[in-house]
Amino acid sequence: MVPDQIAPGIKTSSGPADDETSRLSALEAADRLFYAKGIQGVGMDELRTASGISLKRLYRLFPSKDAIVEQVLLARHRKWTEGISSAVARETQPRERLLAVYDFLAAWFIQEDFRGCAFINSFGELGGTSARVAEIVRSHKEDFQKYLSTLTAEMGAPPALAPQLAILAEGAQTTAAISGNAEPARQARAAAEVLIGAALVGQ
Amino acid sequence: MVPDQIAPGIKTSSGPADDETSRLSALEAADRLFYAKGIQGVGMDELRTASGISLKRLYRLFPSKDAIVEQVLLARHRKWTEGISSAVARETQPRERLLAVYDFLAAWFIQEDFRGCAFINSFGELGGTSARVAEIVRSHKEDFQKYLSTLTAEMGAPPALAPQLAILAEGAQTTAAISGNAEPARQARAAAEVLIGAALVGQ
DNA sequence: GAGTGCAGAGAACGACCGTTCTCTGGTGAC
DNA sequence: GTCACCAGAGAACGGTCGTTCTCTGCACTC
Repeated sequence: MVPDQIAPGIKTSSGPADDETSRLSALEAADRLFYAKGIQGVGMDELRTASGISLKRLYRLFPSKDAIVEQVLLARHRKWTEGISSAVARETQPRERLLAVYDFLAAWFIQEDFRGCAFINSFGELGGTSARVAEIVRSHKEDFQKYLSTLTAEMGAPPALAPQLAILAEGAQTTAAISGNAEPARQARAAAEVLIGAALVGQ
Repeated sequence: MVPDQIAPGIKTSSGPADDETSRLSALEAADRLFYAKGIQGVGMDELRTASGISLKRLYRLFPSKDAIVEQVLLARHRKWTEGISSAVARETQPRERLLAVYDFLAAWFIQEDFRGCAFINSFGELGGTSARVAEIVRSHKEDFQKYLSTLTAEMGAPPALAPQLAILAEGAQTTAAISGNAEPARQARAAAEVLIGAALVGQ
């Protein structure tokens, strides 16, 4: 428990938003705007209006727009990881746990604001000019590959299966985004079932 | 044969570059720069320097940067279509013709300047703000899906196979771009072989 | 109540964007 | 040679970007 006692000049929780709350509001608004319009398509002024946080405060909370971009991507990575893990955790059979990934995608694709994978989008926009963005995206995708590897290993499938399943997931995301259709999630799942079946033959 | 005769004021082919030549040079330079640095990452001034074509001339050849972007994407679409078709045409067996798509990807991925699919990248950058870009990208991907459908139909495979193979190709492109590794082409090909085999069972 | 400090609003700043305009130099016609 | 024209170079323009600064008003201290 954090004591309610405060030092002079420090706002209580009933006063104006504290820094942590503002940070989260700013990142949430930035994430929504960046995802919808691209990173370069959103100015700091628009972020100020959308978040209700003054420019002065934004620049006290973050040193630059680049830093906001970085934090938004890192937060998205955590959210993605949690979403996938909890969808997988609902299943007990190794095969069903793996397929839960595609059901998670299906649920995501039908959301109204779905516009593909934010990491792929950011890489397309800034991967060629921002080493930091490229690195975050690469690391995010590497993480996903490793996660799928643990899931395939649980099943006793050969290691070659995981990258194939990852490629299906990536392809489903871009195809669904561009076509505006959620069907690729089901198509990828059906393909994954075939690949899993083939990988487990003779076991 | 076009007669060598010229009207007054029209340059011969031995003089300064004619409009068609300049158009092609401009589009080539724009394509290279846009692909490497993103569309918004390249200014008209940089395009002028890279192409050696004055701003005045660029704006006589194209009404706006948006028009250049559009023409670059349409030219890339033609080049992609030709590249895929000619790779496929080198094979005679329906199955090999289909797999040639992934060999084409493999050859592309190892090129030094490879940075993923320009259409996926453009969609990530501008799909949310430019209806025209979104439409061109969607139409490009739709074309690819249809092409795969004709190839799977040649083989007598059920229609559900084509979207799965397309998803593999899309996933391979993004995965290879982000990881900086050409391996996804081979992984996608191996997965495609399994899916094709499964689709043809009992035929 | 007077003074102090800090927060927000938004103007200002330099840099760059896409686009247009001006200037200049060279080339062709006669 | 003289003149008209046109292309290129790059300055200029209005707008927007990320970032900083100024001003104002309020809340707190003593």
